[in-house]
Amino acid sequence: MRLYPDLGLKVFQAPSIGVALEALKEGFRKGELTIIIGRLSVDYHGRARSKLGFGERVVILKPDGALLVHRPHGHSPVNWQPPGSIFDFKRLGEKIVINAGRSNPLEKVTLTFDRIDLLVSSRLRDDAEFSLYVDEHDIRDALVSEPELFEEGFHVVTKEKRVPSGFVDLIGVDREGRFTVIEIKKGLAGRDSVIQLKRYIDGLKGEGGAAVRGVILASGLARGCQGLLDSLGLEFKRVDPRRCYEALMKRRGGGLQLELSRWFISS
Amino acid sequence: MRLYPDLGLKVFQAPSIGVALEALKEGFRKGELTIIIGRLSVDYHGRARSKLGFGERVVILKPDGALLVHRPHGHSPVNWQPPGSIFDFKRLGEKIVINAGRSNPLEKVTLTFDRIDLLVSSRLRDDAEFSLYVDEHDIRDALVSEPELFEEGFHVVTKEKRVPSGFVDLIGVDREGRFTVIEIKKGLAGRDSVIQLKRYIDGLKGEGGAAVRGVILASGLARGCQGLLDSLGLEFKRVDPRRCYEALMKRRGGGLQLELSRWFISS
DNA sequence: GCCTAGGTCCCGTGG
DNA sequence: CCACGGGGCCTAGGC
Repeated sequence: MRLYPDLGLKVFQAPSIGVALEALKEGFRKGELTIIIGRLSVDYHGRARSKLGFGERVVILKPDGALLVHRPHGHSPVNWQPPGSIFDFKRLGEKIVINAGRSNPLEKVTLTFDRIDLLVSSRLRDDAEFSLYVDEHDIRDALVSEPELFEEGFHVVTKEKRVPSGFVDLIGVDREGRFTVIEIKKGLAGRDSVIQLKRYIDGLKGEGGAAVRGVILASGLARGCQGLLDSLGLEFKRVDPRRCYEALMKRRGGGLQLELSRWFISS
Repeated sequence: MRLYPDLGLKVFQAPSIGVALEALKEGFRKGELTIIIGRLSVDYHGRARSKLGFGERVVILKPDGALLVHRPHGHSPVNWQPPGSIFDFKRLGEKIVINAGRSNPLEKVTLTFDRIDLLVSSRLRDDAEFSLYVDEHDIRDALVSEPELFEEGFHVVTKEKRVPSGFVDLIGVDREGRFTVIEIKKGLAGRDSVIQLKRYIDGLKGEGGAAVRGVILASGLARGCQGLLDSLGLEFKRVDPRRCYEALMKRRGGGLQLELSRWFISS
């Protein structure tokens, strides 16, 4: 058995029962995540019942009460407990027993170790934000390939058109033949977006002369902007990122294929 | 507790980039499972797209090509790759990059480590059989062998019959000679189950023409579904998993759990 | 390979 | 607290 004290990462190789138990309890008390590699059997009682004989597996105990038992194959854990369950560690003869249970639904997972090869405990700091995303470009491209995502009967004329005051995201013609300028925002559109759109439209009016329809396309409109929008004769439309993504993937299939196949070849 | 010498368990604490890369490659080549604790960012491209900034996490690489990235909370991995994906390990400046990709569907996960606190690699032997006792199939089989569990005078005609919209769990004829379609749910049957049953019945009506009786067989009916059931002219019947279990025992002899359970191979 | 259904699904969101 | 919908769902079983 060796102990590495640095960085709060504790590593125990083939710990004795006493050491392992102490490490488990202390790790959980301190809000650490614990990983065990060892030989164990698993029993589950609750929404169903299951039994798994002894074998070498990886067990993860998370500070939020999540439990995972992973076999050496497959994506999914063979047994688990969702967050919120309560752990209990004890000695049973020459074995270590871990119980993880919760009351709603009533269920319990029991791990019985007859060998622990490695026990690691560490506090993990992870504040990063996870985003499953579609960006502004993606939305624009999705509309180009599937204009009906914007509106029935809509046709795209230009994307990224240069105007004196910048770039218009999308220009098209609607079902009634009206020239339509679309300003896309991924998140909430604010006062600035509205003003920007207004500038674009004014610039285009200078070119043509006919009436131009202006639409803000975003996941939402910031509070207090509806009045401004109305007074300028502009519209707001909500966009569904998910549907955009699907459209995008349909169209980009080939491109992604290329990108990934390049990686496959290089690997 | 019996202590075994560490059988091929390799533990590297805060390894250098070179050591970590070598360990990763050798571990995968030897069919070992590898666990990494460290600070990394994750990017995913494929069926969707996701981004996760740097944070301390647990990564598991399995010999069958499964990849898991676990944050310190939650049951589910934040990013992953199912079995069958191809790993690629490389150095990028002062960082280690792991790619895991597959071609169907085309997708790729990229892990970028700027710190590895611990790397563990080990061949895990796990040949145990996993058994789950009473599931939907078991209930269906119990009814096939003891139809009176459903109703006096009931006869099973077909199980798992294909209809245009899917598979009907059980079809039979009741005591009054009525064609009866049974939809089985292990737990509480919800709105979706009712709708599913309705779809099946409509499909069958198209075939025959005679009236068809539809029954939901479950351990309970979700609140608010009785009205829907009534309006569609369907019925609900409670099933007792315990009696099903006993029926299976009786029919399958003393074979016990071996025959009762569904087996998941562990090659 | 696609399709279909099930899951100890988990996980959000809304009532 | 429960009900509902969605998921990069995963996984198993048929065809």
